[in-house]
Amino acid sequence: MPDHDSAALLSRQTKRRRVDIGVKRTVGTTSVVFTKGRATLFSAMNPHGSEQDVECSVVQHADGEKSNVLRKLLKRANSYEDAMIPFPGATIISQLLKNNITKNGGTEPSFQGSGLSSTGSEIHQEDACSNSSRESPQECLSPFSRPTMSQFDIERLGDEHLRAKRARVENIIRGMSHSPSVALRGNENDREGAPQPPSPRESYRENKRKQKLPQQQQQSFQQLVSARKEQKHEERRQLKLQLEDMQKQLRQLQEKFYQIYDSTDSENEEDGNLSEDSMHSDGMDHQAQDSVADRSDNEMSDLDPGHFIDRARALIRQHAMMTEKPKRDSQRGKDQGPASMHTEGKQLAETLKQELNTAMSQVVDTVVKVFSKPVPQVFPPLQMPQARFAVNGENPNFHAANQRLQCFGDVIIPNPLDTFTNMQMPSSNDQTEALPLVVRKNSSDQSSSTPTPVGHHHHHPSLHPSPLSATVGFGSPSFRHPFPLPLMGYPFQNPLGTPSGSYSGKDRVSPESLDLSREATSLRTKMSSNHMNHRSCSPSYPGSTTEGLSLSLIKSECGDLQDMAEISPYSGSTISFFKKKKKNRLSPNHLKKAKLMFFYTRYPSSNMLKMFFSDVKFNRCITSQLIKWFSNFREFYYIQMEKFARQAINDGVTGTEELNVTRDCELYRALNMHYNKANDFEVPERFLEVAQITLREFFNAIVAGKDVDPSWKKAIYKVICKLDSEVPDIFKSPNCLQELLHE
DNA sequence: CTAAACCCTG
DNA sequence: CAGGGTTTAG
Repeated sequence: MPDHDSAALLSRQTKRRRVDIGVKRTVGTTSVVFTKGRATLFSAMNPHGSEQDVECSVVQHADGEKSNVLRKLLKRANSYEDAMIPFPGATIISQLLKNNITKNGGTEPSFQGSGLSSTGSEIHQEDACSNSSRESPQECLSPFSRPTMSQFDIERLGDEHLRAKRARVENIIRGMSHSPSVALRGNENDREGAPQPPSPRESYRENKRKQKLPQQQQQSFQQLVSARKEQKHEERRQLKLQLEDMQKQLRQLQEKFYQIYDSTDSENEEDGNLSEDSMHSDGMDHQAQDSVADRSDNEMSDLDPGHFIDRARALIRQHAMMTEKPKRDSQRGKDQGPASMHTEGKQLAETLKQELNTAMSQVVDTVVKVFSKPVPQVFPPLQMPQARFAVNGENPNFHAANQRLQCFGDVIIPNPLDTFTNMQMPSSNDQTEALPLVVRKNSSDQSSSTPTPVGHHHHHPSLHPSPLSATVGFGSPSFRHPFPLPLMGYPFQNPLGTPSGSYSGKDRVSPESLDLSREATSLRTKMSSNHMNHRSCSPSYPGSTTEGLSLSLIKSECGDLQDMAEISPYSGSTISFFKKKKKNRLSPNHLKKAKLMFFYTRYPSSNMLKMFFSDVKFNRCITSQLIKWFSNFREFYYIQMEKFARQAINDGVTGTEELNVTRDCELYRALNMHYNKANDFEVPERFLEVAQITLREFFNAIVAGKDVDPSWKKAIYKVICKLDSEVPDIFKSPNCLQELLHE
């Protein structure tokens, strides 16, 4: 885990550092892996800054005419030529160029117009590669340090490459002397008159080399091609193995999935869909891709559970179809020779991409489903690891997928050798799963968004076995629950408030908790529809399948994890399971509890409310309702105070010392009747004091005539709000009512 | 602008 | 008590 993080961090830092080295960024749309490769390439190519960039641009853009003009200018001003000559990075080129310049009498830039300008950039690229291959061949060959190529090969190739490049450079130089423009201007004569005219012998030798070296180049090309073919074979074999492995896991997931969600319902629906799909079996590739894309674009935007479930099922169907495809592909690959390896590799890549899309979607779904359920807000110790699990790839399967992704990346990573074999690389846009990025982002966001702990509780819903792990038990270790789920009974408050006291023992298994799945199913519809109403935060996520899903994960995890659980595709059964305990509505018992709490606190903060009503699922509605309750309590309280104060004034009371609040006074009875109707709660003495103070405040204010001010009560409020006392911890317990009233 | 408080009404 | 309108502090 730390390794994973630090490694990724390192690579990111490396990436950034490299990208930042002087090289203008090309296009920001390339995938991570590809960008990294390019960054490496560029940094190797341009180790000394941007001088080469200038040269490069000149090479690329100068056409014949311009170079002619330039040459004229340069002929007159040799100082500029001096500025151009130093070639810090490319030692060989600079050597050759210098030599040639001296040979040509300072007509160095003319090679740009020699008809080779179109290949100028290519020259540079090859040069860069050979340069870096001299320094650190690994880096140039592959950022992922492909182990299949021996060091010898690398050196040999680098050497051949170097020689080939040298030949090209010399060709260029030669071309300079034979360039049309030069010939047109009778440069032959100029050269004859040059300070160091090349001897005819030298010229002859160069001619020979000019013809010979490209042949060497071609030979090396052939060798490279065959080597690459072997390599590709090996890669393909490994990829197939991995693909099979992945398919196996996916099948297991699929089985579990059906077991869980489709065992009871929708068998007919499933059949119908399957037959429908079989109709399109020939256009399957497009079918799968399109549906994935469409879903990510459209359906992801309305994330109600029903759609999610549908989507998940569709994904599984896609997978079922796609398990057939790779076999066909591999067969085709064997039948056809190496000539088709090119397209073969691309097809394999496409297949893998689809597989990975599906696999990742399912994995993410599963992770979300399983680990978003336990309520995080009130149980930090469990919430943290689970959250990290969900987003950071602690899941072994997640790791596996990541590795496969890397492996997959290996296939399409632009390898410098590919320039020889003219291997057509898949567009970087094809790689839709920028997974490491997503994960990274996710985890970083996650770390900064951990909900604040809200106190501890003796027992908690999150300790309950999730129906998934408890009843099913994934066959694959990949999908096993990461932490043990103790079978603890939870003495939850039942909805009608009747005491469930017989189960209050914390170490006993509640019979209800064992029989929840049945009720959960029946509650599914109700709950999901109930929560869709205040799903105002239901986001719409753009992007591709995996990314969209991951993004939804990110967003949800950053926000309310409970809300996110509701968005989750499988919220139906699992959520309602917890709803049993974590209710989304305030019961009459809660009202009663709130009233009793009012004896201690008149101005509870929302945090306090959450703390003391930990058995309700807090959302905006619940919070405001509780606040409204206390607002109403206060309203009644102050009304009573004002009423009795005025009454006292009317009764001829002159001083506040005559105003006492006792347990037998009218005021107290009124208040007690309101907040403690059953009179089964012993009102704390402190409340009497506060009530007395309030009464006197009102009395004084009225006597002083302050009540003419429309906001004259606010001063009193300010005083009273400071008189809140601690609410006993017993109120934090969900069954405080039983425990309180039984005293 | 929003959440909360305040005020009123049903 | 809940709901709605208004005011106000951040």
